[in-house]
Amino acid sequence: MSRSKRNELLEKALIAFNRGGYYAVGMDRLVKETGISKTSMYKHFKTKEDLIEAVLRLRDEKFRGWLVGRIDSLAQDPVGRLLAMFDALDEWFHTKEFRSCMFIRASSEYPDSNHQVYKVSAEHKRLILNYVTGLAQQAGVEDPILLAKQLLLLKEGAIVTAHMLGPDGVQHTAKEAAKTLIYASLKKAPTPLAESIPQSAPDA
Amino acid sequence: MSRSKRNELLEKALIAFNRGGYYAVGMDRLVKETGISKTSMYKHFKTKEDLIEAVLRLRDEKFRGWLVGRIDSLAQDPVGRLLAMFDALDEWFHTKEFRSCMFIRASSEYPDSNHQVYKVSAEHKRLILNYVTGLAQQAGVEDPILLAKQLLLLKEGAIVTAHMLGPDGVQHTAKEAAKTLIYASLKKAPTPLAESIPQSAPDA
DNA sequence: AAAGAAGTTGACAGATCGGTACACTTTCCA
DNA sequence: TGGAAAGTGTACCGATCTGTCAACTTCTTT
Repeated sequence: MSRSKRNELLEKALIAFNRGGYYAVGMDRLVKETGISKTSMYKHFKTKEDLIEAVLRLRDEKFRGWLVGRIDSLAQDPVGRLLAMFDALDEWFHTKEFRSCMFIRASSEYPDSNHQVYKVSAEHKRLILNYVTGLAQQAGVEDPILLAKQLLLLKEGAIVTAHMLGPDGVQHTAKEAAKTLIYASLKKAPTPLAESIPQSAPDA
Repeated sequence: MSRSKRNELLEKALIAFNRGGYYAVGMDRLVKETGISKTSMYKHFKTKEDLIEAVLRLRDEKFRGWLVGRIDSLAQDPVGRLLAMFDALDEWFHTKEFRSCMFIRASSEYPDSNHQVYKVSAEHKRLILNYVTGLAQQAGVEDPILLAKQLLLLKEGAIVTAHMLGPDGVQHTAKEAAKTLIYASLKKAPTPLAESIPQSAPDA
């Protein structure tokens, strides 16, 4: 399969799986929605689950690329970037394609921790945590590892809540919480960076 | 179907769906794992999805009953109860049956918001939010609705993270964040209840 | 232009899917 | 005790599932 054909398959399969779910969308439906023959698919992917794994890897690459780039363009300082993550997420929540996180869903449909689909999903989350930990370290907070994990909880909670209860207000709720946590962690931080933070509460 | 037989079916179906997923576990597998004939199942549930809905309703009842009861036994004051929610969740995270939340998974496998399975899942989350809002109101925080939503984000994030990255440490991360949020909200609260909080930071 | 690579089409295999039907067995109750 | 209710077991239906195959078409490269 040419690289462009393979990429086209993965892009279109990603859309189909996001819309309908991994189990619910079968190979015949994929043929219809991608316009690529089943024989071609099986030339490049040994099984349907191999295809799903490749789709998740593509999604990981695209999502993390988008998230980091979007955050970088929304804010320039580390603290600003930690908060900007929730602004970026909010943009995603309000797209019409938004249906929770493909990795949360993959680990839901494939809950067995020995399964490759689950492992790829878990790896995605670890990579995001690493990135946020880096921002937290740059921000000079007292416990960047703890803060990063907490912000990740807010992020995952925001995703699930936006999908199950609707996206409106989720960004505000999460961002206010993030501010409080970051502020609290900065107040205790021993580094000079913290001195740039006003001694008042976070903005209302 | 007698009430006891129906309940037995729902209990065993709940276990099967939790372990393997709603789509992945078919009716023939359910027959094997519940010991109840397919004819009996279809006497009481028009479709497989009706059965799934009933399973989710049972799970909602059991889980919320357990959560409220567990929280009540872990703490007596509203602030303590808000924090105790994360201790209760941690117990659940470390059970061998834990595989994320059945409602998160249901809304993942049935992402269409018009679908009944999705609706039952969303309703479950609203009921939990209502309960936590009640605790936050009793706690006398400045903005109980916002705090409750934030604690819900932490709760949902904790569930997803415990499933995808393992349960260890999640309770601590979430509870510390909850303490910070509650403390910050109490410091601003105009009610006399807040005066019982020491003017120092939350416990380390 | 020709050969090889890549892809398509349609049929197929074997399995599984949700759901139904029917003959039978077991349980319950008057 | 007997009839009704409830449940079981098995076969079956039509549809769909993943995956394979063969004959063919299209594209690419030499």
